[in-house]
Amino acid sequence: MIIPKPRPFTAEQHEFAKLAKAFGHPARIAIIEYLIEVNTCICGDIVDQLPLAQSTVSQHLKALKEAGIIKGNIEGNTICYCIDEKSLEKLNKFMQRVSSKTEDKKIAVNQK
Amino acid sequence: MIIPKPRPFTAEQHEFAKLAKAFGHPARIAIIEYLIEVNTCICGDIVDQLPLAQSTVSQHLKALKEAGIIKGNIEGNTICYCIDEKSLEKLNKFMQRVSSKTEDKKIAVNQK
DNA sequence: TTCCTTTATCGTAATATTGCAATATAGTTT
DNA sequence: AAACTATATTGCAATATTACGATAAAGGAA
Repeated sequence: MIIPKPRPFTAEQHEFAKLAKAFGHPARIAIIEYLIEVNTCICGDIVDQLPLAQSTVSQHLKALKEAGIIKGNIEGNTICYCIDEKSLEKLNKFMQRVSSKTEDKKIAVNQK
Repeated sequence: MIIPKPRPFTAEQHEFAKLAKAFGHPARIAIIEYLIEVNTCICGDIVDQLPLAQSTVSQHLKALKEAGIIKGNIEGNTICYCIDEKSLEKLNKFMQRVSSKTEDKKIAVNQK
């Protein structure tokens, strides 16, 4: 009897892993929180906010941009960063789905 | 004029980074989704579900356990894993807060 | 006891991440 | 043009992650 090989991970699993991974560092959480607070700001402001070198901050910004969590608009000399709401929405919905399902189970168990 | 050194990251930022990081790999997303689906299961079931070696799955389970996302109960020979709802709840609330704040901003901008 | 099953851990290799200083790039100002 | 500002990239070291096979540990079955 042949046991079917399990499928590799789904595109969805990869997608949410990528989004979550971008949140997986305190510096990037701090950047996201700051951007939410100020709505929009230039890169230099973020560098001033964090206890990290400019090059390191730039790397974290790149990671967030590649995950689709932030967007950067070039404005002359500077770059104006802001949150990409769509990705946050997506991750939020995923977390909600996951969290609500465990809630359902908990209720079901209690009603037994 | 002395510019104050920015504070290191907050405990909250570390906490959510740790939780998010645990979600930051498709295998771990798959494990979480499977555990939600079946509610509870022994470790071997998870190994069968994933295209990964037993030792690798064990590592991922350890990571999830250390992040507080799953719990493992020893039952004789086997270990019964399940989701720790509290941590999911926490991460969900965080994402909701973050996501709703960008929503607010969007509305505020539109009303200008 | 001996064998089997289940899970964790160890050792190791490959790769990725994090952080920084130094440098490059590109726009701005003078 | 030269000097300055803002950001990205490069090079590099330290560390972490991912994956696997081999092995250990601990319980159950024969």
